[in-house]
Amino acid sequence: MRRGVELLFFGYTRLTRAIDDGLAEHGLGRAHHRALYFIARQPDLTISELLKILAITKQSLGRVLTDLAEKALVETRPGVVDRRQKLLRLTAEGVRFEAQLFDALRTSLASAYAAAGQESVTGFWRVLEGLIPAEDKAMVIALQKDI
Amino acid sequence: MRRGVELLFFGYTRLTRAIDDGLAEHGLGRAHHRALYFIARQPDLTISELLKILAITKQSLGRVLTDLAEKALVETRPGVVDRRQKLLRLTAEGVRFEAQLFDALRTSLASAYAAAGQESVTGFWRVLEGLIPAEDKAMVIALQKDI
DNA sequence: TAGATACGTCAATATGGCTGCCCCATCTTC
DNA sequence: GAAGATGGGGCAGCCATATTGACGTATCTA
Repeated sequence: MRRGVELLFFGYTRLTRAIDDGLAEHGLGRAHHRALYFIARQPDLTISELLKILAITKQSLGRVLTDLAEKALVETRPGVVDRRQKLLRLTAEGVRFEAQLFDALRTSLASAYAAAGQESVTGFWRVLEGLIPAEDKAMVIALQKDI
Repeated sequence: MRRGVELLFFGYTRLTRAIDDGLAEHGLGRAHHRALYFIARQPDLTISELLKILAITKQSLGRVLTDLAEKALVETRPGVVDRRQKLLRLTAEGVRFEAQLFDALRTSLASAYAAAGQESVTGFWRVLEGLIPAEDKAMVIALQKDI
């Protein structure tokens, strides 16, 4: 039991540290990466969808998105069916940058996957899925429908 | 690949949120819990060992430990072989409080374990172990020798 | 037209990190 | 015994990321 808590702590913190340098070069932090990541994952995401995913407040996200827009990594356009919405997308530069960061994550994760074997990876997924509260599960599954 | 990143993000953040309320009741934050947790895990831990585990600066940890000492959750005594060291321990109240917090984590993790099955748990551990950089591995293993 | 919704924004506040620098006590080594 | 290394504490100041609550505007829906 304690082992799971510890491994999750070390695994998560060490993985996220893998990209801190890349972010710092652009004067960005982890919060920016999280937004960048999910926008990359699901282009034309709306603000409110992203808020649900990140589970932070509108103000916190607002600052992050302002920074990303100023650095021309993210752009928005009005919603098609509902013009109150803002659809978020990465710019070409944003795509390039996110891919570069993701590459560091992929490298770490790939070596862990390779060392553990495919069966372990499946178990890894199963346990983590079980940690997600029921009310958030639909959202996570929606993200993954187009893996 | 992206699935792993996302599940790790959601799993970790949702698990840590499980204890925020308990911490807030005592006016403490997650940083306090991390220190509390590892002191509970390894009584008579020294400051420098804890610093290695948490991978934060002395100043950051200092603040946290001061808070915990003021709330009489943690106490120190001089090292036996080296009197410059401080050996960290939970007080009786600290033990009680940490156990209460841990219980919330255990409940979440236990239900994820149960849903996934023992084989998945093993895979979960294997992958996470692979995410820990080689230079940190000895430390993590040392923690677990007396599970 | 009235109300709900999507988003933006203000001000104030808290938490948890960081750097750089300097201090003391104690241990180790020459 | 002196010099230096090590364990720990502390100050000042900074930054990133989060919070709450209230209010404003555009747009959609009934």
